Amino acid sequence: MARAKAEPQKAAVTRTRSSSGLRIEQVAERAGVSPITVSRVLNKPEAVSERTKAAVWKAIEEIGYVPNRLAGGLASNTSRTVGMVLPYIDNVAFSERVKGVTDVIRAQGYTLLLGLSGYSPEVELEHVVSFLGQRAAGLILTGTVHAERTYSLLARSGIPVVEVPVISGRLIDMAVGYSGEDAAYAMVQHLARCGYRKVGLISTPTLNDRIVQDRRTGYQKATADFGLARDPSLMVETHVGIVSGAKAFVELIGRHPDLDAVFCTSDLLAIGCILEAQRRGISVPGDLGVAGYDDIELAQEFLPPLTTVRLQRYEIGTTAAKLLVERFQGREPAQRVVDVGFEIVVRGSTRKPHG
Amino acid sequence: MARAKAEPQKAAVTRTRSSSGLRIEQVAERAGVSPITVSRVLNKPEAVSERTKAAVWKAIEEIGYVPNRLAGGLASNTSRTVGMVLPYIDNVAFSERVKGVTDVIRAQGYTLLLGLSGYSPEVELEHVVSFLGQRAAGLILTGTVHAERTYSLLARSGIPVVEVPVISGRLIDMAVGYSGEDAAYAMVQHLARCGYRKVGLISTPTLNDRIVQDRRTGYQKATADFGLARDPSLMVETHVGIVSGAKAFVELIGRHPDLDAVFCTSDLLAIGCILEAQRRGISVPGDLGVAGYDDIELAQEFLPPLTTVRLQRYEIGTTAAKLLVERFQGREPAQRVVDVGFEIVVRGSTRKPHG
DNA sequence: GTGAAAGCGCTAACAC
DNA sequence: GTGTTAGCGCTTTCAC
Repeated sequence: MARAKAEPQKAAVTRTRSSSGLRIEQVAERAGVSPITVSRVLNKPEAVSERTKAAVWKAIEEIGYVPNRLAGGLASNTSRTVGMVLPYIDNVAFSERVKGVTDVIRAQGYTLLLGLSGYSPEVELEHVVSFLGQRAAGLILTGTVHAERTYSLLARSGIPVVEVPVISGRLIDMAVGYSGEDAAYAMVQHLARCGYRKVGLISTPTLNDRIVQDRRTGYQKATADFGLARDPSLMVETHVGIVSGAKAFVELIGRHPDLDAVFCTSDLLAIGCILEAQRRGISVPGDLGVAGYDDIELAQEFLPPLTTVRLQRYEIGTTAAKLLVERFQGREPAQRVVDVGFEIVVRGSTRKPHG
Repeated sequence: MARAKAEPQKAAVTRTRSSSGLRIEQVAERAGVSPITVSRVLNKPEAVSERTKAAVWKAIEEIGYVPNRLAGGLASNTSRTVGMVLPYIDNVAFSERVKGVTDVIRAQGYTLLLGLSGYSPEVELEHVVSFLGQRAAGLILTGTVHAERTYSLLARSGIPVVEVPVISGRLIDMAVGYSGEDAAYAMVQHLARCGYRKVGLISTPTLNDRIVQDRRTGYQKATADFGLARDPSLMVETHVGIVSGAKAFVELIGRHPDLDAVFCTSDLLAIGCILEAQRRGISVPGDLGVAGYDDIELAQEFLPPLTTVRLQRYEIGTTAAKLLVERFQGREPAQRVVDVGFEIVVRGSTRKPHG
């Protein structure tokens, strides 16, 4: 033979390392196309003809191909995941937010990486490092209290970040929520209108929880503006829960026997107060007005039904996720800070307002 | 020059593609070691000398290196993630399980991939495919109702899987939980001992929820064994919630005016029943016994306090995660199926048992 | 205890 | 609309 063409050495591509599945190459072979075409069918279907797409999908299903997202992510330097850090999860405010986020991102083919921080900025940072290492496409963080390194890392990475539900303070990138200060202010204003003069505040711990700090600020401003009693000992911090609420109420009423209303930054705390008041023969709302926060289902069913602050729990999640998705698609959202508002829900645990 | 050594072409390793960070190579250079040594410091620290380890850590911190988990995962064909599918999240049984899982896996450097299925085996399958594509190191699934392809995919992949909280039926690999049948049986037995003869069952939907199906079976067996009224119309299905519980009770008492007890497969349903009974002037536990399931915090604080089934919600999560971790470390757990049990908690919503 | 070479399976970039 | 080439950044394997 005169012309021995130097064939590129396609030699022995023996798979020496363990692999756990089919590769895009097998699909390509079966469909009679190149690997990149299979990749396009999976990631940019609009760039492929209908005929080819059909053939590739047929091959995918026949051999049961599952794409290796790690390889794809390495090549493209991003992954179809969204990282979310929550302080806790055992609370409807958080769990409905998760539901909102997953509902939106799942529809776009993204999955959720979830980390719990217990309000520790250091633990949050660990999760952020882990999410960045996994090349999450976007992040949803809680509150606006973060470690300095969290700020620098996120600034350097350039990935979209949404903070919830606080929309004030030093924001990283985008935010969805409402003003905790305005909400608390509005509720205390309502209590003032009902004629209550000495209003206690039972809140969850303010450490590293900006939204609760804001509520406290709103409470303080309102007590000043409406001429209510002002005294640091009217404010108590405790962990969330019915029993904690009852205990905090005992403490408060011990310190201030003439207390005539309590504003709690959680419905469960408020229900604890009411139960304790009832045990002591204090009538609600006559002798004592009680207001909660969250509007959980029990609030409306409880006797007396609870006056409370209603939040857009689910919408905070969906809106945050939608902001991220817009960025993933290369669009700039209409607004980087979305205020979903709140609502004062007046029920039977507070007296009728004057006039 | 006589001997021109052919130097390996270390030529122009220009980085043409966008990369978002520092690579292991930079750390290696700075620490004066090879990249593989840095990798060992991160993944097998026991195989590296203290001196080298210290130098490498110093370099890592100085330049702020964040490992690319996608690259590591591709090379090793696994990732430090655990995938978990839950039907819902707005429920303490689920949220405390999540807490248990994350507490254990975070300590081992793993992060959680979370998917919600709404009890749809098809949606669960989508999450499983996604988790496998991301080379999750292990999976935690809810219930034992899965799509056929879920079984085949998991069998092929060979990754450790834990099912919770059902420990009966066709198990994939490992399981942690308790017998829903025994729990329901025990509670109905208690109601029988209290002298109730016509016990209704209000449960959440049984479709694709094996644990609720088991509770129903336990109820049916117990009504038979203890000579209680047996009638399919004594069983009602509804979604979880206080309002749903009240509505279901209205339906039940309409059909059976002589009903003298209700067993609800959720405390919130039970509280809805009691509230509705109170509105109708039916005394609990005198005229009507009510039993719940879950032992949420409200159960003990409610008036009357609720007789209920206490579960190991948090422990189910930690135990499942521990089983996975053992497998990750190449060990075989002492038992593949762990029964964490349950407890009947007798309180004031049921009469005193005879004798 | 440490290093060199060779991929893991996919997609960006560019060509046609 | 489709294909070719060259990596993405790490870890495996094997050598010393």
